[in-house]
Amino acid sequence: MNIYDIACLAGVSTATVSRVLNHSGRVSEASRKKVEEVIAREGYIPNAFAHNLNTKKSRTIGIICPVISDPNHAYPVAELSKLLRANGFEILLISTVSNDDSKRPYFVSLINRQVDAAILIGCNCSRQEQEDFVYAAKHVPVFVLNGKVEGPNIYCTLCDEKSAAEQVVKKFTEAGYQRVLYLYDSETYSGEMKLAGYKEGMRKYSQAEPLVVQVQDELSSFYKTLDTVRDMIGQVEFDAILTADDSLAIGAVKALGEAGRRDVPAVGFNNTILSRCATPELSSVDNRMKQQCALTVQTLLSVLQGEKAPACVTLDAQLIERGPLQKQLERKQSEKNGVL
Amino acid sequence: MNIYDIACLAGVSTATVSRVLNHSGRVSEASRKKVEEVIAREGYIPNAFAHNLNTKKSRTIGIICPVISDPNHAYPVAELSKLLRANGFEILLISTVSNDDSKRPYFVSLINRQVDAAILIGCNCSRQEQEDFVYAAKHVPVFVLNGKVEGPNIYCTLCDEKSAAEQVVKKFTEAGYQRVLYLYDSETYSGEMKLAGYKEGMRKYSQAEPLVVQVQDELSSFYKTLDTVRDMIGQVEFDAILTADDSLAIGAVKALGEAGRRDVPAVGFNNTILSRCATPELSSVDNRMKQQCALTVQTLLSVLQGEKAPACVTLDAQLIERGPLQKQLERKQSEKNGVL
DNA sequence: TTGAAAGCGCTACCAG
DNA sequence: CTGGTAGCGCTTTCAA
Repeated sequence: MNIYDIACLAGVSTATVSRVLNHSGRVSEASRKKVEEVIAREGYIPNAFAHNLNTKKSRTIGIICPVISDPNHAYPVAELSKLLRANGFEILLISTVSNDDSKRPYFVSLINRQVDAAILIGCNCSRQEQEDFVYAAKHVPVFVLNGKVEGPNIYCTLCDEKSAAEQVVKKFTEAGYQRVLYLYDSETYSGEMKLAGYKEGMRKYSQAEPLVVQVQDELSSFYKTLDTVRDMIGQVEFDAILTADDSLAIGAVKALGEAGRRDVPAVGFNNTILSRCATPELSSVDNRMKQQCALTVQTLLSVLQGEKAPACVTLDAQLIERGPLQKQLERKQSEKNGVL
Repeated sequence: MNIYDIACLAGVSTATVSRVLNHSGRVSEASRKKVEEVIAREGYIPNAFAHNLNTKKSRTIGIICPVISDPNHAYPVAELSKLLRANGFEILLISTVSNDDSKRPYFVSLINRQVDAAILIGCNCSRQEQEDFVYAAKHVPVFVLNGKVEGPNIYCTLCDEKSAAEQVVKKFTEAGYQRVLYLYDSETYSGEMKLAGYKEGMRKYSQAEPLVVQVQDELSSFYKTLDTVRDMIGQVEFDAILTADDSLAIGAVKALGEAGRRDVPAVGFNNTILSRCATPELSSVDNRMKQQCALTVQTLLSVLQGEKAPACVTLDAQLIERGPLQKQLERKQSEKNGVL
């Protein structure tokens, strides 16, 4: 069943059917009624390929997302999906296997499929990645969520996680915690920013040296962190913990709990559901993913309409305080004052 | 840059370029080399639409998934994505807003986009849904993951969650727990099976009446469960909990913990990362999603190759015991024996 | 082994 | 307001 059949059955030309289908051009009420009736009766569904081949638009957005089973990635995909679909776009999803395989073949797939734009959930900072983005941007506008890449036709939305990390360290040190341990897993742009913020914070506010440990696991860094922190307790001195992601913080808090070290405050990142599920609840830095998604889609729509758009927008992050954090800080504070 | 340009630059016809591109037909080594060189040099990427328009195949699979931000849904999407991509398929993802909106428009989108097959992550049991599936299956083979719908060109893979739920109830009652509370949120096929299994288990093994509460929340049922169970403690008598999903169980365990009711065992479903993150760790029924995905893809490949495939495959579920469950059961058991 | 040419289903321009 | 028709970029006969 194609447009010829419909035209035939409705007693009009394919041009008229096309006009009805696309609400383009003027069609008499009579013709429209007739055509619509035939379409409904026959259950005709037009072929998007043929349409796209003509219009050179696919109304499809490619999303490249590292391992979508990670809730940190699934959330923005859900959000983007909702927003894009509301604007008439479909989504071609590429869930990459790891965070650092070359993006080139993924971009090629998307270009081959004629997506109108590509959105990336995060990015790493490699030279290779940068090149791949620039390459892709020659074919199609590229939007980066929670990551930064510079180049023509590349647009970024991110969150000032660097300052946020720095502020958490400041908060810790002001209460009297000096040896803040930083745990992270993957080496994304966002990850680098947090790490930089942590280091900056330590440099500015702490008398101790930065103490950084990378925990990485095929499965989920949660397990690895649990083991790592278990091993560290008693071996390495630290009195507060900041992690690049909630799942790490939860592993750490679990290990601390086992060892009876409830005095050690921990702050995670991304404010995921995990931080609420944990016992005790976890404080976490919210990277405002929802707003990032909204901004990205807004920018995307502008760009597709040929309007100018800012190459980079940065939002503020926000520390969400939960569980024992406040009490821990107060206690430490009063200890410190008592000692003085 | 299209196939004509390449043909021109390589000094051959478009037919030859096409043959090289698709590794179809015989091409002389010389022509092939020449064409490949030009393609590489020019960075030519063929237009999939034009290709698909001819072949009537898109090598694209549509996945309809209720709210992909839910880790229970994101996981199979990640898994399917990996497997399908390895077989040369791209993924058109539709993340629906809720679990029970009509699938019809989503199917239409997919058919319009000419997907080679549609995969659904779960399904509900409504009459409407059934009809939508049958409708879609007239255009394209439909595969249901963790759900069951019958009809021509519809293939299901699922897990015997009903028996699993029944077995958990049996386990509880054998240890001496009679008043098993069942908590669930969404009304999916899978959900109905678990509920049926729970009821069957209560009927067979318990002297108490079934005690079922539905907790449903826009956001995450975790919060709602937390509140619900908080309210129930002291009001309603129950001595063990089974929930349709880990997140519910975690909410329940949290509420129990607050009330000092550490004697009440809880078992969740789906064996998600949440069950490990919880403190204490949670026992959970594994629905073997990974295997379900593998089976689905296998079936899909068979069907696309025109082979016969079973309309429904069912796997066994498996209870993963963690945390205090074993101890709780033993204690109860010995209490019971003591009383006798 | 190769190329000419007829489509695939739809759009959009142009003439009426 | 309508219809004829030339493409969109690629595949696939069919002859050479």
